[in-house]
Amino acid sequence: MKWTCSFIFTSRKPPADAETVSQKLMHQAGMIDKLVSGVYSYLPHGLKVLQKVSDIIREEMNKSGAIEILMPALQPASLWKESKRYGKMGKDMIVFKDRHNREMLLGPTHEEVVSDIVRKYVKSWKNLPVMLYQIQTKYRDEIRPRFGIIRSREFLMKDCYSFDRTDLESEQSYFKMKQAYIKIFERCGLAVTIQTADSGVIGGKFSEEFVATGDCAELEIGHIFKLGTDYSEKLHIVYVDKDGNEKPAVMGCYGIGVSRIVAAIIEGNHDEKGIIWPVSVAPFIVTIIPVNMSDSNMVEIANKMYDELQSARIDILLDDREESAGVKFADADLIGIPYRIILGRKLSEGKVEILERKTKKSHDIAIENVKQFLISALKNPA
RNA sequence: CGGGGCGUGGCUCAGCCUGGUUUAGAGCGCCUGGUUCGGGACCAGGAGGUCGGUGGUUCAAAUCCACUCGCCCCGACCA
Repeated sequence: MKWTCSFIFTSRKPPADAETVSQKLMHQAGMIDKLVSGVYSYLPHGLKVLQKVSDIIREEMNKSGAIEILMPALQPASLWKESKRYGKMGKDMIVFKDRHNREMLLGPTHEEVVSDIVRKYVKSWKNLPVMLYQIQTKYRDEIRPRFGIIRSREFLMKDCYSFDRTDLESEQSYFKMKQAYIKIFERCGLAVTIQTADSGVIGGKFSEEFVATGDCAELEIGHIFKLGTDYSEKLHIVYVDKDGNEKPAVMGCYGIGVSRIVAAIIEGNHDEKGIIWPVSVAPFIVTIIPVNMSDSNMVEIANKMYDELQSARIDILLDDREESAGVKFADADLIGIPYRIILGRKLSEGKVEILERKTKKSHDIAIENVKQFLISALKNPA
């Protein structure tokens, strides 16, 4: 991406109404835009981070045997009455009537819907176990949205549901998910602690939450539950076992706040200049900064290097704006791009400077070796 | 929902207490021209707000009063 063709707007100052680091930096870096309290748009490179996090989650979910589906945000209230959870969510649930005067709601979670799907199709012990997941937008009319994206009223969540035949099998599913979660957070560069938690409205027998260890007190970024047969009994999710008897499926559910992960990563990876993205989720891996856009030779080399790295599938941002070097450096720091290639004073010697955002280590590299340097650096990122 | 704070050009804010030289300011950003070109450059010129909204008090309201809308922070709840 070339900056002049992009839609990136940074600002020097954080918005006056932001308190939390991630909230300030996401605004300043131009990743998100607030529409109303607790509701945000993702701007291009904010979306890219969200997508990279989603991809990591998707990969690890698939590896653990979960199968991706996509369920609707719009749900009938009747299903929630059936599961006896209709009143439990209280005002967090956005309920309204459609034109036929039927009570509808915007899904704050999907146990009911996924259960409805499973009970329709799963009939035999041969169909189990199964784990279904989705990455989808949730709606919760939070009492108090806060900390920007960390607690919002509309947010992206990965939710997975396991259906097993026995408690032992369910334990195994739970364990698989727990391992997948550990892997996901590790790949996102997040340090987490796992603690047993109150199951709250979701209910069930046992739950553990994954809490990011950052500056911000919030997050909780993941929560896994052993649900037992509670939902199965209320919603009649049953299968016929080998012995010919109908039995309730044993359920588990596993959530990750995808948008919240993005904020948590920033909370744990930043300095006074801005965000320090781990390579795994950075909106761009490399930025090329020609310090003087009126130097046509420099611009030409920058463009060639951009093409070369682009074709090597390195996610790159060429800062081709007519701005001073200082502005470009400050923006690169703010946005948090892991590697910065500076075309400047050493260009006459055929060299460029490559600076690592995280370690602040600088390397003078011959132009022809840039691609190789980056490829090997990315294999083993700092 | 309870408690606290705040709404003035795109952004950050001053002015409000002690209404009237304010034709409403500053910095940043933006536009034009020029000079710069390795850490948010400089010079010159320019565009842009009726002060969240409504009602009231007054000869006079951004400034006082009432109501209202919105935003942020603390608390109870959640990924």
